[in-house]
Amino acid sequence: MSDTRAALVAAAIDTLRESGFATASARRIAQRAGCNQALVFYHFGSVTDLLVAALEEVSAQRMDAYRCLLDRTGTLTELIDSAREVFEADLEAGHVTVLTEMISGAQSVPGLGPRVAACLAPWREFAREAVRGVLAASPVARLVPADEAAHAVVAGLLGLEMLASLDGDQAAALALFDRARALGDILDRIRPLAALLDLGGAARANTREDS
Amino acid sequence: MSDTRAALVAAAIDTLRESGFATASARRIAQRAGCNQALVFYHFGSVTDLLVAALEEVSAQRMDAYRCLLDRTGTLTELIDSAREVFEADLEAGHVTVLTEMISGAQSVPGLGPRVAACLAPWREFAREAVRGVLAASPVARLVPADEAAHAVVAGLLGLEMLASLDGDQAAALALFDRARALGDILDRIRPLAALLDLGGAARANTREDS
DNA sequence: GTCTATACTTGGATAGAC
DNA sequence: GTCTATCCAAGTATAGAC
Repeated sequence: MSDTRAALVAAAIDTLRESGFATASARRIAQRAGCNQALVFYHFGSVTDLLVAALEEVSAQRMDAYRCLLDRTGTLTELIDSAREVFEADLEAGHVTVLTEMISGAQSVPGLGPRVAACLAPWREFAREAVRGVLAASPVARLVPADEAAHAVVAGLLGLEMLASLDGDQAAALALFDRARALGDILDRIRPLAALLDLGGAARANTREDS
Repeated sequence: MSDTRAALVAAAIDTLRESGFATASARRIAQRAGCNQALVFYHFGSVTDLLVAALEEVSAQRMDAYRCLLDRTGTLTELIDSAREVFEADLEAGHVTVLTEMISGAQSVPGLGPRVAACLAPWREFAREAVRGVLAASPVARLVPADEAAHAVVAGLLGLEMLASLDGDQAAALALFDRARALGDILDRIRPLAALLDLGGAARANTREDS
């Protein structure tokens, strides 16, 4: 890939993160990339196409980091710990901001929505796999289908990111991870008792389905 | 309040909802309101000020609807039912879209962030009150502080709205409310058993604090 | 209060020199 | 591939007629 191409993509990411979708013009991005405005159209055809390329780049980067984590997630507690680690880094680096800016910006550009959705698909698929892995070993598997739980997780991360960027403070978001971790521990401690409740029937039924 | 003023606010709300922050210009909004572009500046001073007025209007409208619901929420199940009802209406009418567009748009306009945050404050305060009311009668009160739970609820709603607008489908969001309702029922059934677990200690300790 | 007209700025996009 | 130059559309904002 060309050198300026990469510079433009990087500048587009920075612009989306720091100034948002509404100011992400060819001129501003090119200035940040240290090159001419016309190169945006030469390399990408349009500003929108450059922004999509930027989102794809962020997506690809994050997927690499995420997959490394999926290997070391057995229990719910472990998953939450890993998720917190990744999310904190993403929050700090502004990766999720790029995503939320593109999602809301998609309302303003006809045809952009499906393209953004396509970039988000791997994130959602990853969340589904991670959640499925944890639920398989948990008695709540039948209470909360993996698809729904994954949707809730992705929505929660997007919402936490928006509030963090609005407040200029990510402490509230990180505190929720710590809380989730504590609840995960309790769920682990409850598990042996599940058989005493009617929850046990659901859990066993689910185990049979899996085999 | 002047007639055109109201028309401009209404047009701004519609524009934010249907075309997003990036296209919400004085010309477009004025055209939608059926009046001249210059009136935006005469009545509001700037486009940004008009958009803030639009968000304030939506906020005020929703607060009225929300407070009517707070009266009839005793149990967790009732709260979730009410929340689903309101959220479904908001999703349909696009009230939350206006909010998410303004939050992400705030990245693009210096000084807009705090003003949007001020509009969001009543929503967050309301969520805090609603959550507090339910948690007071629940054994999980000490496990999840009301402030944190409310933050999670607001973040969740924002995220669900973004995904719904991206997918053009709010079924996944509504399904999560149904799931939350089912989990709420289970929590109610678990409550009598809480005293048998170490959760009971926390719940009783909390009850003492309240008295 | 509302309109027209206008000044000024920024942005998307292309043509053509190098 | 990269730049300059340019066209045109759209935006913010103001002045002034009505």
